[in-house]
Amino acid sequence: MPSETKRKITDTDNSACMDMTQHVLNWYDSHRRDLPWRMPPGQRADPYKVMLSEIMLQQTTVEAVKPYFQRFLALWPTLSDLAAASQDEVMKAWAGLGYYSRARNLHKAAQMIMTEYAGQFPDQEDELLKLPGIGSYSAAAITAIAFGRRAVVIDANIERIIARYAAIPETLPAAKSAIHAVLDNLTPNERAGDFAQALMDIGSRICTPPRKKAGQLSQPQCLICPLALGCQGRHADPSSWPRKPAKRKRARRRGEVLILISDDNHVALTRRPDQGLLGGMMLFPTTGWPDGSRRHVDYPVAANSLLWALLDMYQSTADQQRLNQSVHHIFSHFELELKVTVMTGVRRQLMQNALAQDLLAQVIWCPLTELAGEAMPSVMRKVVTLAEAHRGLLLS
DNA sequence: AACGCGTGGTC
DNA sequence: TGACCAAGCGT
Repeated sequence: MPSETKRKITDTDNSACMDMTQHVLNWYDSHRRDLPWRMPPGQRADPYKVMLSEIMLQQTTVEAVKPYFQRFLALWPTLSDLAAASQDEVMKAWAGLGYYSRARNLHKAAQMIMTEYAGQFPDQEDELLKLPGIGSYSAAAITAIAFGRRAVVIDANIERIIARYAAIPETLPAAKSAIHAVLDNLTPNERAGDFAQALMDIGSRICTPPRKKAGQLSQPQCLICPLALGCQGRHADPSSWPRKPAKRKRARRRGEVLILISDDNHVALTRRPDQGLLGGMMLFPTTGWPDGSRRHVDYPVAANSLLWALLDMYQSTADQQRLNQSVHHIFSHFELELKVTVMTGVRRQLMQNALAQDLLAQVIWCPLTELAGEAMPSVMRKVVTLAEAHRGLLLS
């Protein structure tokens, strides 16, 4: 039961919220970033472009996304075009951007909209949430930005801003419910999309994370912040919000990789299973890189390992060289060191006859001239670069 | 709830 | 160099 006092406080809060919201929208009208997926003020964005950009931007910087966004639009200008593409074509276009399940889910979502929604883009948050790869943030963002509906949009930027604004004491993720409540009060019925994008711009340029970016101050620039008037965190150390738990140390792993080039200039590739690390992407044959392995002899030298079978088969007949330099790569949760071996002049016909069927079925022969276009993750591009430097053999 | 999932940039 | 960060999602 709200007492008279309670009601009064609530009214005061709401009017303060409206002021703050209006400040943010006004700030956006004159300071917003000009980005490829944003429409000029007053124009409604294409939902397909909004979805595409939002998914690409998940855990990914604006600068990294820009060229991929343009390339996708050039290849597939409409949702229908993307849905009609093959998964491999989509993976090729996504190669290098990371978090590859996004590409598979995006493709699947496009197909679902074409089939289950008859090509009519869902404009309700709860419907968008059902699509693969679209979670709470993306569903709210698309709802607000593409369809002008009210939605409470929370990404890491907005989370940080609100945690500071309301001086939320809890540690993430426990702080999320309080953050949502505060933001819900601030979110306007009209222009919720502009409001969300405004906060993300403010998070990028003003209410920055503790670590500074190039050319920017390490401390939040509260003096020019449109939220400063109502901000609680500003009176303490804003960079101390949001409170976060400590992260685990990254593990180190090792493995081996083989560049196998045939006498007719094809290179052996394998495709990763759809689920898990680098799902659906093309790799050169590798050992496993199990967690906790310390030495190369610890690798599971399984009798059915494709890589070991290839090495055994050709060690005496082909031109083989183990490079004296490794490829180092950092994934999200472990570091990998890959020893690289290059073999050239391999007789493909000999291999067809000698290799067991189940191993042979794993090999995809790629013409060297087409290697650059394959759906290869960055870690394999590094392998190519190293081999080129040592042997001067590949193309790119 | 906590973890698996990429990559490039910055200090 | 190690650690942290960037418009999160799925399980």
